[in-house]
Amino acid sequence: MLDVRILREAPDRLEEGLRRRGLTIDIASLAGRERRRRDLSGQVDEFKARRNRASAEIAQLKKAGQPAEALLGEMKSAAERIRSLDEEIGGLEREIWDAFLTIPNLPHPGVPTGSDERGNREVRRFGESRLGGTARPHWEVGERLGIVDFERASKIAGARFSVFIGAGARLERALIDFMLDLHTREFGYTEVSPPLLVNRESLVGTGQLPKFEEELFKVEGGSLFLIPTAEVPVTNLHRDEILDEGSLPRAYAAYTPCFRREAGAYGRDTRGLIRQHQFDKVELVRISRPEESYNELERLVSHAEEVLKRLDLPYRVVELCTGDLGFSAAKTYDIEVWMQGQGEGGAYREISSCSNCEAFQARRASIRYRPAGKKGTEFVHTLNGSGLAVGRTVAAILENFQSEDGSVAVPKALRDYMGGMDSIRKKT
RNA sequence: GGAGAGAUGGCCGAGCUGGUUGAAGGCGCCUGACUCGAAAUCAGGUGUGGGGGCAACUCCACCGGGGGUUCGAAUCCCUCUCUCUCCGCCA
Repeated sequence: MLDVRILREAPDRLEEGLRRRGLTIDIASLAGRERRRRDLSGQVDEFKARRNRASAEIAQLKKAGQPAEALLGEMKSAAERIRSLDEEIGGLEREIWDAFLTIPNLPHPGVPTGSDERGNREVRRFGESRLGGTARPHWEVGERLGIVDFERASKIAGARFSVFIGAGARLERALIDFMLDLHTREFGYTEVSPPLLVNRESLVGTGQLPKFEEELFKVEGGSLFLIPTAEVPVTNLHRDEILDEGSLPRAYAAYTPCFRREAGAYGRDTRGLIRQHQFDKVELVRISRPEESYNELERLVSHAEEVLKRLDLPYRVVELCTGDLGFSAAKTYDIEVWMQGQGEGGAYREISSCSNCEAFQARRASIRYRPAGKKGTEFVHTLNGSGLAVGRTVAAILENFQSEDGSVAVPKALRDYMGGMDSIRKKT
């Protein structure tokens, strides 16, 4: 959430930021309500001050055994006034608050303006396709090997689910271990294993609610939701906390399954592992001082990239334009892995998304710290990124490491995690 | 699931027969004095958010969340959430 004060201090900046995202909202009306709220709030504060003074007097009079009827009567009418003012203020506050909960973060000034993914900017590439030409899509590779089964998954659960079997399941587990080990041992992340069900407050804190409820699975008979990403429970670890400055930056790595309705994606990626209702992900979350957060973002991306480098998977890093930016993000890098089996001759597909949310989530979730030498508290900046999406990594390995004979080589970095297995072959 | 107890400042912990209690006391932390230095001791300070003011400062709100009673609520009532104890059930 943005700071409401932007309405009176920098409405132009608000309008400009939203315009770059392709949004227009009635800022003047909101600003008017904020002015009115502030005005009434000043008035009611005065009434309350008077009431507090009178209360002390009444206490004195009663103590001295003197009559206080005159004051009592006077305060009775003041109480009425206070009540009605408070009511109006409360209404205005709710309106403004509700509006702000649905206003996205403002893009960082350096983010390119654009309306959709065509406006994104490629930042760098790494690696080259090892195969070239056309290759089988991962669902074919996986099904032929008998390590991924979509048909049985849909029997068990429905469309957009998959089952890993045998070496497929082992590969998935190996990737999770490999990623967590890399991030915790080499990059200093603290491993977290959070709840997979979270309450409303947590989802409001990171920005999924109130606006994107239709994307979430809600548990029947309760008020809990399945997490769409570990970003939710992990960032909310520190909701309503004031962190020690010395403990920043904090870095967490969490492996969790993620659950998404994919409500707006009817025709897209209907085959394969790319878009599932349930998928595994190793998520990275960093919490930093505001002045450090853009350095932290570069660090975060480099950590996610390192996974792909060690797996010998080619990729590129793309900076999202304003129109492609997520709700809570001020700046986002997507990492797109090369997938040899997609389309004609391969394609880059998103495998990680690394964002700096600046104070947007921190303000919603009230995560602060005490800056040394300054009075008071300040909101931290929160960052998150996939490090990486496991299902898509499996898919990328199947497509990029497939051989003519249908087998799939195991990337070197993964072999120890696979019990020494160097390739996945069909069981005979 | 049944019965009971409780949620107060960074922590522990009073207050809960409604009226200088933003909140005693202790611990912790910060500053000063003492000391070559430290410990100990002594003195002072030490919540968050919002409004006004250049500032000193001042006003308002906040004692788990929400609502109510009252001139006035940490204190009374309702409700929700969470925690603890005992019983039952269970990975």
